[in-house]
Amino acid sequence: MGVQISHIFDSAIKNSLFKDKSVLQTNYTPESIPHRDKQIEQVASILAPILRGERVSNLFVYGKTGTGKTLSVQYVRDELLKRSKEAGVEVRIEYLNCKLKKVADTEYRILAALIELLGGKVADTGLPTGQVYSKFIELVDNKKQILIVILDEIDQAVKKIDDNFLYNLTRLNSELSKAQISLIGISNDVTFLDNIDSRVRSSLGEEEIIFPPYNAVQLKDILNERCSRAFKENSVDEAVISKCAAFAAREHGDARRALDLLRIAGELTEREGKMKITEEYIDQANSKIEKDKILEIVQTSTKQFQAVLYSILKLHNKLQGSDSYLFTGDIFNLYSEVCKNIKMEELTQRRVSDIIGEIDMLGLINAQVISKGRHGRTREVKLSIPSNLLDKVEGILIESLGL
DNA sequence: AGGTATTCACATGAAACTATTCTCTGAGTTAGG
DNA sequence: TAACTCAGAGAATAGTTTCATGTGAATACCTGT
Repeated sequence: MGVQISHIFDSAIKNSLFKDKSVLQTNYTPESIPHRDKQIEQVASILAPILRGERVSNLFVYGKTGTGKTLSVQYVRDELLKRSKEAGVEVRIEYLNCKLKKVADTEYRILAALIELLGGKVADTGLPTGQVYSKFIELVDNKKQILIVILDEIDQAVKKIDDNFLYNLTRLNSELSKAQISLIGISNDVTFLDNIDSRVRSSLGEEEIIFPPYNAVQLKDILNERCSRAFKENSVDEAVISKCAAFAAREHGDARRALDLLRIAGELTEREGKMKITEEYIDQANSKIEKDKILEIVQTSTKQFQAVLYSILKLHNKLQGSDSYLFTGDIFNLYSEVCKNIKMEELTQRRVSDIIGEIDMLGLINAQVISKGRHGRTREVKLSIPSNLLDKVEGILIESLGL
């Protein structure tokens, strides 16, 4: 035992293949952003008038996850702030991520968060929204300045809040006398603007910039660039990079995914005391990411979801090998038994049917509606959790449900 | 045999209900003036 | 006295139930050969 442990410690202390792992972490800001020159230029040219003390157009940026939206906007912001200091212009650019639940997912909280960013403070609760608005306005308008507010992932926020919030924000300017305010919205959802009040659409989308997904070649460039900083010489093969890029390109060109893949592959390699990442580690990393995602879902879903999933799992085990499908009725019957066993409220079949649909969306099962003729219509369900994970998933479910 | 009518076992929709979370309002509290 | 805090009332929301309607094809049933 002792021998094995000290072996682990040895390899941890021993020179690892990482030079600087943080380069691959998601919050790292690289100093150059390859293949986004055009977009960065666009953002910059839209925001540039601020240096002359003019209000800039509202800007709306969208593209899928991991296409460099946030990074590019923040890059421009930093550059602008630098220049504005030199030029002696009063400029404030505040960044707020609406998705971080604790920070902001209601109108009130977003405003409160903004006020805090500007140096004020409000009570966590209790004040009428109108008052928070006026406090905000007061804070902004106390001197002549130009303010740009970057709202990252606003699609997340607006799902929960009604559109009025955005409308109010866009017309804040009319309430301001000294200061001026512009908005930058960042969204993952390309269709976001479509389902929004047209008044908001036209004012928020004065300018729009689209970030297309990276293709495999571009991803390779990005990975190469980061690799040279993150890893020591010769620890990564060209083939490994290509493979990473290919994997991520398949997932709608998500650079974040590619970097995660590389980092985890690196960690796996390191853990085994090797100094060179090989292609098989990429495969391992890929399945580890998949695995973690599944376990995360299983762990964080509600008891009802878990009970339904558990029933599916049990039925799947029973039918092992026979390669047949599961049907809604069977799942529901077993589910209601499970509920009785653990003394949990039993939901209606209607709801369980929806839950099965939702589990399908999460990718844990594969469900299709089929007709069995005289024997009715139902969902044909197949578990799509990799078999090497089944035991672990079952363990989690049993523990969580108290079986 | 070939055609069509039934029928099953749920799917899918809409509306109503409910428990929880948010927002708002006015009263009470605090602290500074 | 202004600013803040808080509790409770009302509004919004998410999750669920209830009621109603829809659906595709295996099977039962007919029909004429």
